[in-house]
Amino acid sequence: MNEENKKVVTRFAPSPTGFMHVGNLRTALYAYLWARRNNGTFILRIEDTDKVREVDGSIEHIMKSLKWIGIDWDEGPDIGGPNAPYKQSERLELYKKYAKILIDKGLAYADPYTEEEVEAFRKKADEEKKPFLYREYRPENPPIWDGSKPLRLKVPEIKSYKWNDLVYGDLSAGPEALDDFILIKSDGYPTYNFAHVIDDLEMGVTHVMRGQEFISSTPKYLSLYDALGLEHPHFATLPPIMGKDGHKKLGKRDGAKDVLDYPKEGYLPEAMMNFLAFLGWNPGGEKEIYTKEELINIFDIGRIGHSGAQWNDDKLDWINKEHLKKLLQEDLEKHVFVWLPKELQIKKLIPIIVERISKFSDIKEMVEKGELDFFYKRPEYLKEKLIYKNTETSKIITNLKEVLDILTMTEESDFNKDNIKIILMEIADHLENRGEVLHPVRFALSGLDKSPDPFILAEILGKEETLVRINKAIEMLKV
RNA sequence: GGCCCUAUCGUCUAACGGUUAGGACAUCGGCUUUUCAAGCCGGUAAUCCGGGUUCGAUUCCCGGUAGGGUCACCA
Repeated sequence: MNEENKKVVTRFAPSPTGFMHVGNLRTALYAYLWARRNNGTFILRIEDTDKVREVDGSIEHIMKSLKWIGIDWDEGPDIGGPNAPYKQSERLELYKKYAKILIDKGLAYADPYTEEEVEAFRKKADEEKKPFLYREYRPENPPIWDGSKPLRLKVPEIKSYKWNDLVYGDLSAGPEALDDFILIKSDGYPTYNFAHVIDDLEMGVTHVMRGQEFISSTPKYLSLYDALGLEHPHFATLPPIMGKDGHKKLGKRDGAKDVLDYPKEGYLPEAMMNFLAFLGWNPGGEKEIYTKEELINIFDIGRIGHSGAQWNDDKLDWINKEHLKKLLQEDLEKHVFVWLPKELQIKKLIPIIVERISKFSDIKEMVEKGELDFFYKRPEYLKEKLIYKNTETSKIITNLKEVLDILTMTEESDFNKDNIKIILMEIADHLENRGEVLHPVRFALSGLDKSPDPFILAEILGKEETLVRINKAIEMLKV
């Protein structure tokens, strides 16, 4: 089969050791986009070979995270597929089979030392300021491997490796990167180093995408492929995502959040996908807002960057806002309403809410601050608040009366913000200062120092309520 | 410490030898309907340093510096 015609197969292979954070999610996203771009296959595989660090519920949590952002898989532990099973803990016989092959070839052997002995070697090397290499202590006559001891690879050839990476280009490493690493642990489970190579081969993975922390161990994998006499897949190494300080790889310990915290805060999945895709990659144009389908059409491994990208909440908020505005044309209602108490679940409020938020959780803040109370509650306020700067009270009363008269004559059907604006501005423009009428009207309607403009307020409240509130303000001022 | 990767405005980045070094976020200023947002318009702001190669380097090479990664019976 010709290389170019080979169907693209990518995978995301997390270990179930806790919640998923955004760094992992980007790795998954790139692998996903590449598979979809090429009409290929995207596999979800669970690397549960570390029984000590495993956390219950992680697998469900990971799948939920992927689904939230809009990543679906063609094969995986929940849906099966031609390469089942998709949990490494259920594939132990397979690894044993490959282990036997290596043993028979004389390229794997049992590690006779205790952990303490190996630790002593390591310490000694450390004191001599030499890098520790197990292969320098390789036993002469290792015992037959019975599963109770770790099984190690015997590196077939100590040499420098050069290889090509789809992102970084030509990479290389010296022989000191090579060692007799453990294939199968004494508990019977394979190491990541062994299992992922076997599974990628068995599952026909064509493109291995992972973070650049794996660059330095790539020669080890290469030596394993050599030992097995097999070709390795394409490697595409992703640049790291740095934390907000810009100096450390983003990790759980420095505040990388659980992916599922973002929906709780009201971020849109498409916005998160858009943001994540652009963290370390960009298509080259000046367009920055992309839908999932557009990303799939344009994603290109060759345009992934080489240097670490810093996490930026401001940009995420902006991208979210842009996606929010796109949604505004459609069914924003159900998204917004879940953040509002019953009495505020009013369609008319949506535009003024959306223009003031970048993510849905901001609505919570608006509600808590009482910024929307004006709608169902006649405001309480001190009458002094109605006075614009040093305008005389009598003048304010006159102005409000004029507004009241004109709005009373306005037809119900014309009571919208555009008309109201024309009417109020007509009055305001004859005054020394527009605030002499606009401020008291706005304040009479909202009772807030900061609020939307009086025109939209009047429209939302409706003719009757608007007149009541203006009238009330006039009465207050008279006293 | 050994090995490896990286280096353009504060941040994400574009420019794959020739540009007034472009865009976006942030920031600052202005405008719009009094306020707060939003929106629109505009400003400030970058090629880490030193050598080469070249008619010409952000771009190619070497060195330095800085940052990051990795050296597990973790992935």
